[in-house]
Amino acid sequence: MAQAAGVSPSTASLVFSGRGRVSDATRDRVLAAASELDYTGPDPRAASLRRGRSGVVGVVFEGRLGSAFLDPVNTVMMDGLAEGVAPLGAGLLLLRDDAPAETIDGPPPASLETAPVDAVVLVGCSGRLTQSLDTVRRRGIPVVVIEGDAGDGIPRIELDNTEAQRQAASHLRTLGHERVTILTLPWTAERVAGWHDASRERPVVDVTRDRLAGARDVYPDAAVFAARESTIDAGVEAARVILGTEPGDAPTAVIAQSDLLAAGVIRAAVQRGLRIPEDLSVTGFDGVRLDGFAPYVLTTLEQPAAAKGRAAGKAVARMLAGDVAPSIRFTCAFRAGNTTAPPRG
Amino acid sequence: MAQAAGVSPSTASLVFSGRGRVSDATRDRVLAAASELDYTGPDPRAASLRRGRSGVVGVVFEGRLGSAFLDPVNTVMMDGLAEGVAPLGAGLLLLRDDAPAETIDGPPPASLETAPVDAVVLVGCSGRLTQSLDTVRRRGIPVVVIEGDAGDGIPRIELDNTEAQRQAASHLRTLGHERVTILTLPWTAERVAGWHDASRERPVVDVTRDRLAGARDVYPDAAVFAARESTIDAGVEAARVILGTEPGDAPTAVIAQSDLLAAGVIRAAVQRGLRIPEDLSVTGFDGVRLDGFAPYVLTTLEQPAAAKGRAAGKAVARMLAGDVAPSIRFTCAFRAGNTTAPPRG
DNA sequence: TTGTAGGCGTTATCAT
DNA sequence: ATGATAACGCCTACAA
Repeated sequence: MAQAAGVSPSTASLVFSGRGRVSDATRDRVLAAASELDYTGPDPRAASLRRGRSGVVGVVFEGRLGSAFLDPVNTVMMDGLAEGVAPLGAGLLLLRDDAPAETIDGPPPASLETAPVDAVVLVGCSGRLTQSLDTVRRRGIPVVVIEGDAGDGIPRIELDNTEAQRQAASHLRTLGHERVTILTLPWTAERVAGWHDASRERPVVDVTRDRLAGARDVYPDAAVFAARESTIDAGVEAARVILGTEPGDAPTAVIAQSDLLAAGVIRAAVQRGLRIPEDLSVTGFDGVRLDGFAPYVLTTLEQPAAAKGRAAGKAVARMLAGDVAPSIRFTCAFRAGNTTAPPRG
Repeated sequence: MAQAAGVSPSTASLVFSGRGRVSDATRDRVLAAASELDYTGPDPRAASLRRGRSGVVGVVFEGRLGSAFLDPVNTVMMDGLAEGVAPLGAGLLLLRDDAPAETIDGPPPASLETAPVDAVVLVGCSGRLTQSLDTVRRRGIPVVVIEGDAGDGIPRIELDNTEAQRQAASHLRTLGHERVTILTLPWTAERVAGWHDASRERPVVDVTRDRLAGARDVYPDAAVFAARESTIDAGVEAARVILGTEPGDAPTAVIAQSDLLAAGVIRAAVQRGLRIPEDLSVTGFDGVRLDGFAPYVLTTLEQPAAAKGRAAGKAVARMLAGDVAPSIRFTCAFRAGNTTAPPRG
């Protein structure tokens, strides 16, 4: 305690917080004493307690951090989020949503249950995220959900997934495509790849469901294949199956629910000797910068990923200020690239 | 305060921490009272203060979070780190090392100065990281540095960069390559791409310097080109320059300091009509899973990225326990892929 | 402009 | 097995 040893008891607080009126002489004395004792400023933990704020916002992903950051769209969103909470002076605490393993004889693991967070941002929507939601609400902490349905009065940051995907589908329809396959993001949190009968089963994952609806508005009878995850490799694997059907049955276009999947489809198609877009049209979703994808420019829906993050940050700030934060629905922009063209013949 | 209202004053603590011997009857009474007041367990902030631990480990990257996660090697390392600090029960707080913008009239931004962290992991080594280091040491917080030189008694987690890179170079030498170009990671934190006279200038970035040394041990006269960042696109750009020299001068092999750069070189070479590895051999560094890179399998040095993260986590745990943590040097494994072959003719 | 007092919600220690 | 007490280090009134 600088004050006890040094000079004044708690005028020091004013000096360090900088918000008080302190005479230069006193300030100097305090600072001198502080450096004497090598006191390095207020203990953030004590300040947290006193203020009732820790300056930390939790970000909850499903599964491994590694897989969450595999898709650039998440990365960009995180950048936006970091920016969005900056005015709040908050840092981002990474949290996973799976059951915290028991630490033997140690402190309980930092989970949603116990993490010193002022607010929480939930990303995506596995089944477990619903559980996470309960935890957070029980704690009475403000929550914002990105790309997921939290029901009730919980602010959502989302996209016009259905409308946007409909645009891409219409684009293909206008070009004249009739045999179209829809390549979706994972159907459930379990992430199994495979064909689905979309008229009977609904995807569990919100994003998947909404984008699928948009595509099916235009192509109600399109075949539907779910990828195991949103990566180029998963796209390649899926495309091998999709394009592997009888030549006559093979689609002339694939509507992929993410840019990574679309990139995989294109790669697989090219390896098969197909030309893009002459032999196969492919649309993506996200509009992310695909590292190393030139010379292709995906026909895709550009989503404002960074803006989504920033909006989540702002929503958190408002809730922390006691306001209610509205849900926000961002609009994706259709961008025509060079991966779509009229079907052959 | 559950205790004040409910039943016992602070036996409640025992109930919630679970570490005390409490009779079932009492526990039930406490729990009942808690749910009555919908008290959801101890306030982590108060617990932090009392315990002197916040259960948070800071991870400092340079620049935007987004660019940090662009390279899968960082992502994998983060996974390892998350795992490594798990037994500690700690979460990971993402921090940037750049000057925190002033928040007008708000709380000071969560920076290294004020974040409620028990320990800090510094990743990489810009000039600013050195500064971050000062901050942290002033605060008396345990620090571990990954892939950077912190001097003094600060535990380092690093690779045998020089030796490993020498292996790749020797491999090329054995194959018979004589005209080799070295494509390095950024030379300085400023990230400008371009040729360098390696016999006069030393890279500022540790990793770049060490890997370069290994390559130059075998090819002292190799041309050296620094990429602007570790991405496929930067590799493509660099390769356009490197391969753009007079045909007779063009290298028969490129030693790239990261897999992403190597992938870019290969992509650019293929676009130029070169066959890999017949017309050009390329080696990478990292051994990360390159999404969408099949059928190529890079000849590369596999680094134990996840193990690095885990080791950092363990080091942090030891330091928090009062021990000194040793620096650790991991070994990379040379892995021959299908991107290297003897030069033509 | 500076000092004093009280309490934020815990948990560790000690006594019962 | 439980209760009492005392900090943990700060911040914000309010008093001087």
